[in-house]
Amino acid sequence: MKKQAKISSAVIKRLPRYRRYLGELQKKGIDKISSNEFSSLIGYTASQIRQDLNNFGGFGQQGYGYSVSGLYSEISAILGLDRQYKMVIVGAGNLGQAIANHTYYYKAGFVVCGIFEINPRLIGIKINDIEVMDYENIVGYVEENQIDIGIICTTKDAAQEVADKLCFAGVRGLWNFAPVDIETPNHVAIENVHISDSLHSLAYHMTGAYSEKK
Amino acid sequence: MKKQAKISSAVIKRLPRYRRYLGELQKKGIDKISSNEFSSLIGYTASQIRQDLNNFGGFGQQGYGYSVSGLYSEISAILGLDRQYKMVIVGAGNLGQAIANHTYYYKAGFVVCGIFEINPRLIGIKINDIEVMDYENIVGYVEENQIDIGIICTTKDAAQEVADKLCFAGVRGLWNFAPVDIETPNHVAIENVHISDSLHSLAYHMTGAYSEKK
DNA sequence: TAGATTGTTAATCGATTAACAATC
DNA sequence: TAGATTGTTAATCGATTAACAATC
Repeated sequence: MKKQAKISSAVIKRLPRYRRYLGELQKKGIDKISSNEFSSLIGYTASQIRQDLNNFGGFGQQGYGYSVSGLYSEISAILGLDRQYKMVIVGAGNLGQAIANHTYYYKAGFVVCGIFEINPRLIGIKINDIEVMDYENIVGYVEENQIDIGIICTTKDAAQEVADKLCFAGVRGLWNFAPVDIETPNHVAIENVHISDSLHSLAYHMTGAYSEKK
Repeated sequence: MKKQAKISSAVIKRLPRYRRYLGELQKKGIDKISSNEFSSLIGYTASQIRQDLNNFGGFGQQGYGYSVSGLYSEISAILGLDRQYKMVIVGAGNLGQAIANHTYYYKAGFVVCGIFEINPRLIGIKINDIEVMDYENIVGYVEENQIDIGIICTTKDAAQEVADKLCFAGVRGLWNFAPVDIETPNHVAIENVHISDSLHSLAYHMTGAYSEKK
């Protein structure tokens, strides 16, 4: 990694996509790609690809291109996917359960250590071998187990309060699925997902398509 | 709605957020807001708010501001949320089940009519009163019931094939949760969600925060 | 009417694309 | 070496912000 100026968030949002495509190429046994070939595959211009990557360093080789596996690991490292993250889920409803069951995350270095609930009927059960614990005890648990990330799967009314508690307990990032914009202190990263916003965009584009056709 | 030039996707992506905040204001019984007040609430500049809204028409009143409920319904109409959408889910795994259980969508005009699966152990069960049917029969079902949207909750390997079948059967939009970029014909809208991309962005920002602190 | 606030045009800023020299 | 392709600077394009005239 070179300097470390301020990388624009547009660039950051493209990185996981680069990585995804590189992962596929790697699986296919392709070990070299030029920015031009990559462009026609991923749909960004070759210029943008080179520009994006050069924010972090010169990963290519003139006259040759980029090493697929090399670039894959560079981007993984940039994103911080070369380490493990310990996570807790708050809210054992459908969404919390779905995430707990999503074992992909485990492979990728994101380990769900526990799930917290207020509903006593759910406390004590296991979901995908992960224990559902009493929300009352969350602060102590996060502190003792050095949890990195809190995943918020509560109602929107509870979300900010849960976030505050998690920040207080020492998480370094929050992944929020409640339909509100959570605020965190500066040292805690936050990603607000807003799944239904994307459904609304979809509806917009369907309407557009519809009214165009008349 | 005024002209209908080409609205940039940056604007479209802000609309659901405007709507969300307006919904909250409405619940609080606030019936009037100026672009300045709205700005400090939602975090966009007042100028941007006015600029965005004027892509679609003059919804405000000079010297007064915007009617909260008026703007809420205008934006809902622009997004196409003033009608009903019939949806099917493909894939009755954790994610498919979570979405089927998410009754919020029903209230908002998005009705899940059926779930389709290939796993015979799941076919025939009900999830939140919605029948899990054999994937074999999906084309006929979509045609007969005039399904608008297909929700793809399959593995990434099956996703494009499922998408093609849904497009063939006549859906007008696809909401894809599989970690690939699905392609559709021009008349079918597509929204690729890529939940784990957002987890990767989170990891990036946590790493940044970490290395800054040293 | 005077004050407030929109709608809209103009200025700025940032991000994308094009071009090309460096170099493998 | 010649050809290919990167890294990087310069040009363009689009999106955001500022300013202000229109008007409720």
